Amino acid sequence: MFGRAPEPSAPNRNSDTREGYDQRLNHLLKIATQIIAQVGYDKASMRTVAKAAGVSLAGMYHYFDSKEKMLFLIQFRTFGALLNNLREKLIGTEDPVEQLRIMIRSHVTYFAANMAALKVCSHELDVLTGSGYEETFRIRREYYQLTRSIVDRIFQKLHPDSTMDRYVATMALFGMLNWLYRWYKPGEDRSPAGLANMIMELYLNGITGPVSEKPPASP
Amino acid sequence: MFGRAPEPSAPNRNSDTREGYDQRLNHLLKIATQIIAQVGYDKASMRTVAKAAGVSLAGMYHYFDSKEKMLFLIQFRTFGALLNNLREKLIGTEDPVEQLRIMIRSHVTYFAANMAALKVCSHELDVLTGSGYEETFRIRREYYQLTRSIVDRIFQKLHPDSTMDRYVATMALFGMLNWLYRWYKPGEDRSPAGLANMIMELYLNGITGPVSEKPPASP
DNA sequence: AAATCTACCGAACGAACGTTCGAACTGCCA
DNA sequence: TGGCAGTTCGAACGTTCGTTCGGTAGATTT
Repeated sequence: MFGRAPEPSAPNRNSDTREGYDQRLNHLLKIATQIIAQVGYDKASMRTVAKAAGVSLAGMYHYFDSKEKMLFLIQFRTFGALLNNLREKLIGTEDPVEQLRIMIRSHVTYFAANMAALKVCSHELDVLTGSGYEETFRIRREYYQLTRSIVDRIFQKLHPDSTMDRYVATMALFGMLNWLYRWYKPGEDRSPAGLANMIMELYLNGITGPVSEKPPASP
Repeated sequence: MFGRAPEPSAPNRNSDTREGYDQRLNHLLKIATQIIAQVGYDKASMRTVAKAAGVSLAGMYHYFDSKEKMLFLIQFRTFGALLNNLREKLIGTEDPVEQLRIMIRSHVTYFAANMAALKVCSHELDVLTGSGYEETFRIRREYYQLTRSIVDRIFQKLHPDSTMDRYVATMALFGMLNWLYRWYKPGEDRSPAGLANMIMELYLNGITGPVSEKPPASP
């Protein structure tokens, strides 16, 4: 119940008005996301967001109960999309190494396409309170557990006797991924796909591991 | 000039007074560090810090020109200590792999002993402005370049033909280390030294790498 | 035509914030 | 003894913040 946009009280409205409302809400969320990503949640005032979105200050509160619920919507939707995205792409793949490749590529790709949103999710992790926090935490935990199960099965398959702490190994991966927002700027070189490959290679084999497979010289 | 604590205007005071001033300053910085680490820079008000330190609100401004300079002092000292600490420990070691081991152990150990300070450094990275930002950025860059040169020499020695992007590889390491503040709580299990070993093993060999060397059964 | 509902806004409220000011109190040197 | 400098404080100033209130304009329903 918490994880929904506030709906107009008449549920059986014609679709024009309903779509107009959702469109406006998405627009406000998009602008809020960019401003929060730029200056941080605390310094991003409702006045600033309202002005940037072309809405009055009071008008913001027609779409959000409070500033915190606005942040909640951003994080809830982003984490949810990230998790659903990953689940879809994992369908039909059994090999855990291949699953890990999918997970890293999926995460990096989504990051590159939604940098502001993922920065807000990584940097403002502990701003929410109460049920809003718990609701986003639930999704994050599912995302973690899904990744953790992949890591577990890789160890089980390749190094069942390794003393490596699986929790540490999983958090190290999230460290690499969640730190991206501090330094990665997608451009011509270092495409998201290339970056994902490098992170995969690093995480699988380390910096002293086998040289990444080069395509054989064309015959 | 920026990177110094404001000094009492009479430079030739007796050491008692001077030490008293420094002691008080350190006390205020320590408390401020803990509060900022707990609630974040913006939500940590000067009033809260003052109350926690047993000083009046106005009294804070005898030690800090502004709230931002207070944060500057925390970050400047922490980054500086981190860098000096690493430089000292690297003296006398030439093998780059061994240097990397020292770097990771040094960082993790310092983190475990100064969690609040390093959290403030990792999380409030882009709060400072102007010359305060530049001064801390200079230290961070030196810390990065020192680490980067170690990574470079490891590749040069072990995998000179690897196509791995050295910048990506270095930032991946910092990602693992700088994300620690989000999940690592030092305790009986997962000691700092053990954690440092795991990160070293992960970064060198990845999760599919050789099983970490076990100590031979004691004879 | 009247009533209702949605979308939106100008203006204001109360609280919290960083910072400043003038005045005390203390210990040191002339 | 007088004066000066270091230290501390209560009180206030001006600003910004999140939020609320009362109301308007237009569309929809009755």
